[in-house]
Amino acid sequence: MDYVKTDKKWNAYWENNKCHLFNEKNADNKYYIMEMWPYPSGANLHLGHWFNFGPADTFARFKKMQGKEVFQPMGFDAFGLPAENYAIKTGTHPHDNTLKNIKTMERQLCDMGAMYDWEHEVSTCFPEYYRWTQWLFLELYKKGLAYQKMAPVNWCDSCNTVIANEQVVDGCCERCGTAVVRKEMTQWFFKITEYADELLEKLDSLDWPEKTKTMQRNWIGRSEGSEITFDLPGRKDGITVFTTRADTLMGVSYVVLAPEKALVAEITTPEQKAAVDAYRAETAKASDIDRLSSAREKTGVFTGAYCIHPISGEKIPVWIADYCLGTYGTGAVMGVPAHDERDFAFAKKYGLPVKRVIKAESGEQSELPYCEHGVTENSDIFDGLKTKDATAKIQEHLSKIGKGGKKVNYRLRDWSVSRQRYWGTPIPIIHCPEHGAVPVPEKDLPVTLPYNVNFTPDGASPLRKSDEFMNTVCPVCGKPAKRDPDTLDTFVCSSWYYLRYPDNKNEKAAFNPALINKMLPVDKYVGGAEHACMHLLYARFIAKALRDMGYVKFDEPFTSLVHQGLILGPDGFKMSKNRGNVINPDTYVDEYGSDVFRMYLMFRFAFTEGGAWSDDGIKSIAKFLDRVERIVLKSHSEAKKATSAAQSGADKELAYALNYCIKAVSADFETFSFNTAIARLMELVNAMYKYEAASNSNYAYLRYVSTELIKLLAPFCPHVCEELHELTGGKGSVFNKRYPVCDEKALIKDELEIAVQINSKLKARIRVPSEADETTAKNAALDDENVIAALDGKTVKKAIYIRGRLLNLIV
RNA sequence: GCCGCCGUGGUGGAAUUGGCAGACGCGCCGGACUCAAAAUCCGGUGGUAGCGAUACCGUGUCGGUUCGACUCCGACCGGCGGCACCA
Repeated sequence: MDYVKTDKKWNAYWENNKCHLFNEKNADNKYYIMEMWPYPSGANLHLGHWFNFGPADTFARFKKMQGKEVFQPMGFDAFGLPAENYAIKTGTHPHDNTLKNIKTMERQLCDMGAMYDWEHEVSTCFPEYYRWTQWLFLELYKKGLAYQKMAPVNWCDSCNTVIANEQVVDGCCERCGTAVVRKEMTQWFFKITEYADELLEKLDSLDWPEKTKTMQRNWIGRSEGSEITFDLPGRKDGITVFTTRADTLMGVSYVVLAPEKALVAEITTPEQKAAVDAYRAETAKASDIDRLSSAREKTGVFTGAYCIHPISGEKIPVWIADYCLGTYGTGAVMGVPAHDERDFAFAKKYGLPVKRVIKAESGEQSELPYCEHGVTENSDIFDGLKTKDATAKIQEHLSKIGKGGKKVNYRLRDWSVSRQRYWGTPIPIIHCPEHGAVPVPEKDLPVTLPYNVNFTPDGASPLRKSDEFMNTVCPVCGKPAKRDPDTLDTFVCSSWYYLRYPDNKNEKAAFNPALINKMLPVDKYVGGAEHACMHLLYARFIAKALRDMGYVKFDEPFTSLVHQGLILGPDGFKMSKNRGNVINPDTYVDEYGSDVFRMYLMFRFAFTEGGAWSDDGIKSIAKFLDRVERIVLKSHSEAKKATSAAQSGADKELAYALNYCIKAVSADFETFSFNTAIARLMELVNAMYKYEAASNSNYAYLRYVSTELIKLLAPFCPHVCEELHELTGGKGSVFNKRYPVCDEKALIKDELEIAVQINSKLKARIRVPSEADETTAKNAALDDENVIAALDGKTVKKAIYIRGRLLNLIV
């Protein structure tokens, strides 16, 4: 069979006979499968896309053949930084490039032969879509879930612009090499922290990889502790710290503020100003990752200011140190050198007092720093209490005197959504000199992204330079006002796309809740593990927020999640243009056909593991399909000639092979174990050849097995199986047939082979009746000559019998 | 650095979740068919020793739990993903 020609024939057939697309009438029986959509930055679909989409489509086709009404949409995450940077570099326009790339990718996806519902295609960069992204922003704003605050960005002084983390190389701007500094800017945030507890709790109910759930749990990072306020003399506010070890409060010898906190400048004494300013400037150059590194030397500077210990009333010096981050907790920590590694090193370095306030429960004097739980000492009225009790007592006391108390803290931060870039969804806010930030009325949406904008970086959000865009009137007072010049993080666009697919043509609303509540949640979501913490958390948050607004009825958008592994370059490194190890899937598709290529990907790699690319043995898949074609066609032509269908013992064996294959393949689908599923199909084909080689082979039966084989194989190589289905007289699409179901009766065996071990070493294999109990198995084993020889007259003390597997005799 | 994952023959990967390590392929070796080659079909293939039955070793390294460990626990080595403006 010419696989490339077969691709074309059946792609055209599917195009003209929408035989396996979703039918809304049968939504009760829906199966919504979705792959993480591609980002159309490169001009082509890469191997990673193929590895994601090919197997996922195979799974979708399996569900279709199981009788599900499968909805498998596709779209493009079209806004984003790389498109903008590419345009800047080449002097082109991101809109034009993106549309061109989308066209190319659509063509490639069609070549792949996946059963996407193109009627439901969605792309984020079109006003028909981003109008509703803006609507979502406004809904969140109305609910108090969108707000503005100052937050740090990477700033390049030379380019005079904000730059992305990706563009920072060794602390310098990748374009010009200037040292990057952190700078505070006003930005929009979504209050994802409001949902921290639910995001954490509902993880338990999800059919997601355990590692992904663990990563999200750690990302949310819930910790129970205390908030403690140290007053600042002469000021109304104080310094509030978060700690999980309130029991060590009496051992505090200093307090540290994150250097970037605004408070620092306000409390620093004139004598310390120069040193503090210099330290703050230095800190602005370091990334959070560096600052959190425990290998980094602890540094800090005294501000000259003192705060008041809430219980002892002592004067406590206030320092700044870069290991304290402004974005975690309250941006301030208390220093207890005797009972914290880091504080101990810091205190030793700067000559701060070390006061022991915890001893081991056993009472022995351990070396400092002592960081374990224990019993309080030198703690005034709180002496002699275990960590848990001391914490509770101190919390109670603090809360009584209004200086803090029990507090739950999260590592999770609110989601920053403002981007000082052109190629994104404009933020639907108008800034009025009188009324402040005013939401754009819904009837005025979309706020259209203008085409003619100078988006080269020169100090401001690109949109700010477009008068036509910026100048508008305040919706409240009608006086001149300015639009928000920023665009939304592309993760906002992708946080709700699963809601738009089913209802993508809706011009009245983002989606029709009645339909969406029927279609959602997504039954299977397939995509990369790199999204474990951000995209997947954002999407969950948005679903919950919309639920609380009354738009949707479900709690979680993705019931079941699978990650494909990463396909590395032939050298074992991540594919990248810089490295020059990028593999283009098209060359293989053109040479072998998409079915062979798709199946090779599924057979070569474990889906969830991936691995380094190699085309070793890609021909073996074509060879296998040739083998399938030969036996299928031969069994059909021979069966016609045959006059009688003689029964034989071989039929029973082949029936076993067939049903075992059906059972194993069906189970493998559920775990995305495509490689082993294909191995089982190869075994079946081997069994068919063996059967055929037997002199008394029954072609009528072989023809039946062939028909089942075509159906079993169809999801893996859809074009080839449509062709075989037609060649063997099938009518219509093979995907309208039902997937074979295992006949358990055919799997019953009278006898099984089990292993016999003596002292856990394998000594023999014996055949026993399949229902044999321990005594029967033991007697059979003791009759075996290998066992007799190995026992060498020793007596059996104990036997461990695992039915159908092994018998271990301990002597 | 922190969080998460991975490590099995010459090679890609299997292993019913603590029960016969290496399924199914690739590669290699041998045979059949052929004038020959290709294609196809059949057989073999973890290592060491032995003619052989068989014995010993073997899942990154070291240790532990267990009748039994690729699987569980501890320490280490190597690789990968994420770390909040790449998506």
